[in-house]
Amino acid sequence: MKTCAHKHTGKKQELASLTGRLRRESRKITGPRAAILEILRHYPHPLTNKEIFAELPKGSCDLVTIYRAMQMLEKLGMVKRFDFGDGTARFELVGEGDDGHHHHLICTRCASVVEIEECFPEEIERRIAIANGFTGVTHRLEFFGVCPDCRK
Amino acid sequence: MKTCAHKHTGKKQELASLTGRLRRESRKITGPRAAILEILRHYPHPLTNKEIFAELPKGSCDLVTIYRAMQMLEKLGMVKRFDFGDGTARFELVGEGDDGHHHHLICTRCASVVEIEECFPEEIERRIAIANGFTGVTHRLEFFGVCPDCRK
DNA sequence: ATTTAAGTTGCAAACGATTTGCAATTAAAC
DNA sequence: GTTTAATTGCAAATCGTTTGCAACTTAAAT
Ligand SMILES: [Mn+2]
Ligand SMILES: [Mn+2]
Ligand SMILES: [Zn+2]
Ligand SMILES: [Zn+2]
Repeated sequence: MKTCAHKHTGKKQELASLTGRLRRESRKITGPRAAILEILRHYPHPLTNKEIFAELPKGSCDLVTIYRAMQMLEKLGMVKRFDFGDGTARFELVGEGDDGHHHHLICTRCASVVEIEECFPEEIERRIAIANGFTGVTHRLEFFGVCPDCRK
Repeated sequence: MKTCAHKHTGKKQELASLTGRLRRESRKITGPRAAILEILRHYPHPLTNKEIFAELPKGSCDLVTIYRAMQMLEKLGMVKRFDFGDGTARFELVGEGDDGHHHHLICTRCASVVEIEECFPEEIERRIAIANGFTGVTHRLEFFGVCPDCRK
């Protein structure tokens, strides 16, 4: 039933492996970038740019630099962008070779996030693609509900 | 396999039925509102506020009025808001009694939209909810791919 | 038909997230 | 150390959306 190849049980990526990926793309390892990667490495859930900014030692880098870093990391496939529908992008580090495709369950009261292993069933997606003549079909999917804590 | 109660085969709603719903909520039937509903009534797909604005006889109503109208219609459950991940809200008229829950297949090249009958399987969603102690779980789901026309 | 009170509108301004221009700075290669 | 391309910070611009407010309607009450 698990159709996502994504593993949430994987260990944190080494910082060296991350900087290596950058170097290979002739991107510079700067203070701000190392700091950003360090934050992402330690968080299991998608973070907004503002959240990353808040975690960073204050004054260590501008918010705009984070926006630019995330754009670049996304283009290199090192982070995956998620959209929880609140108008703010969230980013999660992606392992080498992984495309990062997976989903979340979000509490509509406290915004807590649970990583979900399940994915939309492949056969159904395939059927939808064929029925409409579409190719390269994928999906964006997030779950919403009330978490145990908020269910007072 | 169809778990969505939503029917895309339903006929257009009568304008009278729509204005009736407004009246019941002590909302006024104004020129701009009638015009907006008239547009929505004739479109089978989600429309952005700007698209509605463009369809409207120019000068007949301000863009802000459309924003306010959609907020109000959403609150009354008369339209459903959709998010295609491009940072712009889209709205679709919802039938009486229907909650409007359904999904779309969107072409990433030309942005054409196909209404989808399939929904995320209930048993799996139920399992996700239970496994994490969440209640009232629902989902947001959209499909993306390349349509037949764009597959040059 | 006139009055009235609540609901609505347009316009300008405010917003929040994200992007862009540009000159000053810096990492990495020579 | 010099050179060069990449990066940064800061200010300003964009874009979708919301808000304040005074003028204006709709629909109900006289
Ligand atoms: Mn995740
Ligand atoms: Mn639809
Ligand atoms: Zn999936
Ligand atoms: Zn569904």
